[in-house]
Amino acid sequence: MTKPKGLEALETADAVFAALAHPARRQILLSVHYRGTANAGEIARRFECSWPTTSRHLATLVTSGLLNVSRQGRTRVYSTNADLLRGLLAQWSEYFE
Amino acid sequence: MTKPKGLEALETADAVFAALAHPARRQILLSVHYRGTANAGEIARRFECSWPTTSRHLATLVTSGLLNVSRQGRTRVYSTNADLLRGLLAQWSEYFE
DNA sequence: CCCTCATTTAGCGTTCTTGCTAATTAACTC
DNA sequence: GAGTTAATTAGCAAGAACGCTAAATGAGGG
Repeated sequence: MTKPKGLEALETADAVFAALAHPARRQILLSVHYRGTANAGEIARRFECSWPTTSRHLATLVTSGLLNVSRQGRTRVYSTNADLLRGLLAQWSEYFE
Repeated sequence: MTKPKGLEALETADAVFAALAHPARRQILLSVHYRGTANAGEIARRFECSWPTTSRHLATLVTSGLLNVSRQGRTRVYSTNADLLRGLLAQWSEYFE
């Protein structure tokens, strides 16, 4: 990690904005953040679309950096990377303040 | 406009997030905001992609509410609707504060 | 009017996204 | 190991997004 924080944010902004573009992913993100943590099954059951579809949304969110995931036995526990989102929101708030 | 401000924001969030998903549109948005106002030609010349492509990005931004447009003779003048974006950013900042 | 300049609309091919079902991997339990 | 549960990966069809070029619109100037 030799790059400055701001530059990194710019580079990841693309993935983050793309991840936020889908309503289901925003809902998942808010849901996980509200609950603190959640495993894939809890999330999948809560949403209308099929489990694999939810699974892909989760993968997109993880790739973007908005979600962290860790394996606990055969379940995977997701939590939000609130700092990343807060950073991006703060950056854009500055642009438009 | 009988709806409360918050509800409206939720309804338009979809279009706004979708509009922000494309890097060219984010760049256009920042560019217009930085300049204050800009007409389509100024914007199109500044970007690599073709004028019609830029024109469609502009239309997307206008539809989302992020850009305002007004005709001045044969040019169209764009400006940012900073309030809309600020409102959405503030809303999401609250969610993740 | 005709010409030009500013911009959009039409139309098309390519690529990306999203949804599904079916098959697969991985871990725990007996 | 056989079975069960958790979750992903594979593969495909439908639709949307994005880029382009060419054609159309619309306003202003001679």
